[in-house]
Amino acid sequence: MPELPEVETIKRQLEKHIINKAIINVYIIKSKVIKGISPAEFKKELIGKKIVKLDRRAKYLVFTLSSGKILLVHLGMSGALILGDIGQKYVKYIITFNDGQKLYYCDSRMFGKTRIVDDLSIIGHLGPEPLETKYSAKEFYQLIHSRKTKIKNLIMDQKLLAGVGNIYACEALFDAKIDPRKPANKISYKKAALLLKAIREVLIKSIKKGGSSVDRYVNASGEKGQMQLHLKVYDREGEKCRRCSGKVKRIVVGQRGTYYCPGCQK
DNA sequence: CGGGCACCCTGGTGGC
DNA sequence: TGCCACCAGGGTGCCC
Repeated sequence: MPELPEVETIKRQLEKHIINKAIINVYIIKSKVIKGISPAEFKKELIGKKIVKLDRRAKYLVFTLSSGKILLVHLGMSGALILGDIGQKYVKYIITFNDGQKLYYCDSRMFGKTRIVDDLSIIGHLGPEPLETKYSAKEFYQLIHSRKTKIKNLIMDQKLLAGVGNIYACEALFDAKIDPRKPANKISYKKAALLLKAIREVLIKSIKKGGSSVDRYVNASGEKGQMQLHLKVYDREGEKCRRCSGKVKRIVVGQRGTYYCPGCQK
């Protein structure tokens, strides 16, 4: 499931290949993934336009078009954007560029959403980017110290911190040795600073490894990431803790499968 | 504010 | 082997 590192990986790859290329065709197979606009309108907004800029905001891809409008894509849990025809399954729409490249949007579960928007107000509720260096431990502590909710729910709340999903929340909490169920207001400043550092480090490491392919995530070339090989708790139920002699346990926190080590996360 | 839950959706899986 | 109920899961919205 694409989280910040996976979306960042796709962004960096696409950026190299589609900037300033004109869109010459859009073929829609399943318009359900395109929200708030008819298939005909969607085509009209894209054909003849160039993608002048590509950004990532949280788990969103933000394609700025030469018209000034924005193609906004959220991959949901099974969405993929793949360049080139490599026999993809679950294709929902295809964008063709003037140099012959084709960009395939694939999504088996169709939780992803594609929109054309005038501005970013639709994602204006998102919290700060965890990798934004201006974002300080002090601000992070201020955010969490008065909240009673479980720390894992908090760091996955996109309104409070943008881009962290289930995998990296579990991993960062393991690295910071914090029980995912711990009430946020019971975490000291020191621990909070440690947690923010852990979040940043795990996100950066994952970007370096090209993201985690625990489900069926693939990058813009249709290839898997490598980060799943380095995960310490996620999807390792019953396996040995890589830090203590304990065993990784799976519990449910906030209706989400949560992996942690009871031996060393307190 | 916080917790719980339903919904969106479908491939994969576990149980019978 | 075959069928089917059920689950996963990011985001959003609603209710208490």
